[in-house]
Amino acid sequence: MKKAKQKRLERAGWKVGGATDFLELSKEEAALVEMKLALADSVRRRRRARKLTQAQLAKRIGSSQSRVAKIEAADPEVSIDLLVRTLLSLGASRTQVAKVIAKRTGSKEAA
Amino acid sequence: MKKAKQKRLERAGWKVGGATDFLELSKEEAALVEMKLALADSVRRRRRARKLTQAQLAKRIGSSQSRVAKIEAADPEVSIDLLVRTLLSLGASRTQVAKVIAKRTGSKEAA
DNA sequence: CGAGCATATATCAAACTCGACATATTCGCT
DNA sequence: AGCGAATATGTCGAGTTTGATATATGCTCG
Repeated sequence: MKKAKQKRLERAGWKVGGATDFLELSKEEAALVEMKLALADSVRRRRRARKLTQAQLAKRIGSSQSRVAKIEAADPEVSIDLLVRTLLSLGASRTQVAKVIAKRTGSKEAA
Repeated sequence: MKKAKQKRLERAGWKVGGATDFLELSKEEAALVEMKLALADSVRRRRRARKLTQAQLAKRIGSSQSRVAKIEAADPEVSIDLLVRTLLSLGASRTQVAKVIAKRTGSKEAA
């Protein structure tokens, strides 16, 4: 199910193969995915810091346990909107959300 | 159409009126809206700096002029995903997006 | 081992967002 | 004022995201 990306590209009419455009888009997508990962990670940390179970958090944000699991797994079908909304529900401020978005998820690549 | 918010609340089962919960939620929603406004504003600035029309930008991101207009108007039906993706398409880095999100939109309130 | 609880994965109908198009409205220019 | 380009607003079908539900896996403690 992680082909949502590819599908989106195709639907958007990008010819995967056109060098410049493709590279550009890759960068965007990569940035987007990294942002999601960072947000997901932050949600998990905050939830645990508050000693909440996924089910409890789900109730707080008007959702279900299964979705919280997907949120924390940064499942491709989870939107940034939901990630951010969840983080805000956990008491994060706008500034803190910004910091999370700027933060590097892993830290391995050099090139 | 700006009742999407209200609808979401209702669907989520929030009784608008419950003091604590209501205030909490308001803060979240306010933060979300402010983030959207900041992002929308940044999109417009960047587009203009590049001397692009909405139609041209639309083409670049595989969308239509009307949607770009909605993006810049921070229309409630525009998701954060789209705002961020558009900003990235305009050459913004992840760090820059973060800065935009942290930035205050207006600057009037004191309390 | 077995029970109880937390988390992960799958499915589905309903709600939502998207791009496209048609149609205003506003802006810049002569 | 009159024209044309740019931008705003409304609607719609198609495709995506969501919350609920069911089920599976994993974990701890007796």
